[in-house]
Amino acid sequence: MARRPAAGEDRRKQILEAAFKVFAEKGFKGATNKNIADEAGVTPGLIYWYFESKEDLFFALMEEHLAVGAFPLPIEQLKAFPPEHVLPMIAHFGLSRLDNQETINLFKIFAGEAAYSERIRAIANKNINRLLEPLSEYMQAQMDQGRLRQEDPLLTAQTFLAGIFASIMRRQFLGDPTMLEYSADQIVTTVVGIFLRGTRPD
Amino acid sequence: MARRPAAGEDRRKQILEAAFKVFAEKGFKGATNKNIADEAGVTPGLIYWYFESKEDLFFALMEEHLAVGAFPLPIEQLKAFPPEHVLPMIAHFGLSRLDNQETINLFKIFAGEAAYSERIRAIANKNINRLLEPLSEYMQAQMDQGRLRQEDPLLTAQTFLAGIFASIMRRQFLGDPTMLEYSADQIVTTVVGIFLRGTRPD
Amino acid sequence: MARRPAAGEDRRKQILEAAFKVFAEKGFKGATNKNIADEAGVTPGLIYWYFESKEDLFFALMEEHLAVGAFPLPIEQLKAFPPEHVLPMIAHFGLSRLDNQETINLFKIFAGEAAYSERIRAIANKNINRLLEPLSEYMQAQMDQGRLRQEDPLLTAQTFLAGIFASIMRRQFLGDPTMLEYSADQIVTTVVGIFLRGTRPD
Amino acid sequence: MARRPAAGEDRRKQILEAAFKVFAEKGFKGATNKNIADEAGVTPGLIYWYFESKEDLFFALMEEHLAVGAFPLPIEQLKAFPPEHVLPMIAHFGLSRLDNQETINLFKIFAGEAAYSERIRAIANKNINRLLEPLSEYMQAQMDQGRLRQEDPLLTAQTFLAGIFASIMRRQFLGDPTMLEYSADQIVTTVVGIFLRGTRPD
DNA sequence: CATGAATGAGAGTTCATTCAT
DNA sequence: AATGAATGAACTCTCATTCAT
Repeated sequence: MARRPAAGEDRRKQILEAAFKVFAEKGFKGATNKNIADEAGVTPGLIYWYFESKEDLFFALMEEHLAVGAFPLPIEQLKAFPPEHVLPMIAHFGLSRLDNQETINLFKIFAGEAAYSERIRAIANKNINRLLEPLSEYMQAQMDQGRLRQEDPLLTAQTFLAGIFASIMRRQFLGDPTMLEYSADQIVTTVVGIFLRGTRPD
Repeated sequence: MARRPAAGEDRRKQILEAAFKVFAEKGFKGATNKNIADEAGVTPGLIYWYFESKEDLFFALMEEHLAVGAFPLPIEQLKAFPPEHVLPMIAHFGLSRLDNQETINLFKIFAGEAAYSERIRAIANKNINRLLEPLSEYMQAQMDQGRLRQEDPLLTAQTFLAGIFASIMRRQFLGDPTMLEYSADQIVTTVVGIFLRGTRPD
Repeated sequence: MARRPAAGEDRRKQILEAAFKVFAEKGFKGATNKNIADEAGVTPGLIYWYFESKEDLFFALMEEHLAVGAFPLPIEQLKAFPPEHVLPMIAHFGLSRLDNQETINLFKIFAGEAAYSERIRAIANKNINRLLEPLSEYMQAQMDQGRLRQEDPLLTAQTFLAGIFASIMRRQFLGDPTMLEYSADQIVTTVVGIFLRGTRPD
Repeated sequence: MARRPAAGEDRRKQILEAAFKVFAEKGFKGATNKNIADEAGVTPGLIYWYFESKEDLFFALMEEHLAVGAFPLPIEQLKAFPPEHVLPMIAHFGLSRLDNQETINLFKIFAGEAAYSERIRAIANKNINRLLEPLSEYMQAQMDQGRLRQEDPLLTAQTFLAGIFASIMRRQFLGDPTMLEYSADQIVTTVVGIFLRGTRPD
């Protein structure tokens, strides 16, 4: 903290990173500009050179971090492969991807603010749909090819993700000790197993 | 302003109810004692007649509301009935029970504070387990009777609840419009259907 | 605390006594009506049945306690006796009289409020003079009889009392440990000794 | 209101001075941050830029003022001179030194808080001893040289100071009008006279 | 760019006082 | 007489924000 920055360092980025950390720890209201400034090694006043307000900083943060959050799986190409191969992969990918501090922090911030901010909810929904829609499209394609039962593809996709997501949430966000006893493999095997059998065509 | 209350008015309850509403709307930090007092039709000072502090009020609230939240299904008696009958019932029951403002508010408060308060997380985990454990017990019993595949019963129960819960959350908490297009019946049919087929013994 | 009083108990007195104790411990500002009420075993509201305000209670207290504080020595009769007999007696009397909790409490209250209240200062001065004037009169009489040097009798009396009083103050009010090592006898002997020799006629 | 300060204005000192004045007038509890801020010409919030709390400000004040209060007489060198010369000097010095507003204010603050604060009493005792100990040492030296009667030197020193101090207190702190009729010279002459004769070796 | 100092609005809390019962 | 409940004013303290330097 309070270190002198090397010349040319990007203060804006420094502040954003500090804010990210502090918001995740204390929430928007719980974090003070001083907390953030201390973490960034600058003074609170400087925040106002780069951002209009605390709120502005907060949403700048959201945009930064969510720009990266686009669904990274090439769904179009995956359509050729059967759910038995694709879904475990996605599950593992999700489980490992969400297992890092940055994502947890992002999720914490969302959870903390979504309840009170329409704007945050809108961003959350947009991002959930960025995940659900391609997956739903994949499900649809599999149904069309007779590899999955005919069901509502969106509900199907959501059911799949919910099973994975619930485990992550209880492990990472709620820190429930009983959930930490399971290995990622065990979770994926069970959850994906139920899903695959449950959506197998008759 | 300075009205004297009619006899029999339970101010403590009034304050608790007002606090519940305001905390759900704005979160613990976002809610001010004045907000709560205004909502309750009293003065902020009166809060301190009934509660030691804002925090005390908050946790008194939690206790009040969670005392009621015990799992209401007579699991022991349900063990005799097969999953095909029991699980849709539980799903419907859960869906209808959680589809009211009170529960949503409670959830909002939890979501808003869990990220920053170990104490809230502990309460949340305890309550989740109050739901999961009996259900897990039911699953175990069904597995023993050969009505369900042998799987980890806790993960199985969690997977079931996650499917239902995800829908509720997206409808009620995130207010996603696409999720509101589905009827409760449709959600239950799809989610429970996948689960039942997915856990049927070979 | 909070005990039920026997019927006929004098609540007013109860409150006054409680207030005396609490004011001495915490000062006028530091004491709350609730503190006093608790100590008296009544509710704060009742104070207003017997007193107009906290301030009124405070001054009622002062009057009660100071009414008793009149100089108790029959100066007129003492005039016949020489300082060598009278002054040690007065010193011992003062030292022992001021060595009880009530007097200490009274002094604490005075010290605490005199700085900020003209009214308290006036009471204090009146009481000091109730002590000094008869003593001064005695000194004058002794000077007239040639038993003491001719000096200003008031300054003489004050000098005498100051020596005694300083010891008491440091022991009882300031609680200085070095002062507690001396016995009352030692203090009286030394202080009165100096005074007597110092005021002996040539 | 919102004036920006001219460069070089030392706000911390301004606040300390204002606090000194206000605390002396109203006591610690009686003084509000607003009182102090108004007196200093700043806003109450600024106090917290320079001090951690009202209490912190109070004790910072004490330290500031007491640092200066060290006994200023070169006792070692005075030992060569007889009490007849030294004591009147000390008395005059004390009388004039304590006869200013700053010292009176300091004394008021002490008197007002000592009754209720162990910490203040400790400071008070330390400062009294800073005065008494060197004087006691001087007395001892004089007794050793046969210039004063053999008595307990600390009690002797205290008796001397008490005579002077009582006058000051009644004049400055209690504002007793009868005491204001005496000149400083008259007081010194009488009190020191009694003391010197009273401690003269036989 | 960056800071330290300053503001002002408002937060949680306390408490003397009031008053219906 | 006595209480419990209620008020409202004031208090200490925090903090987003501003701005001269």
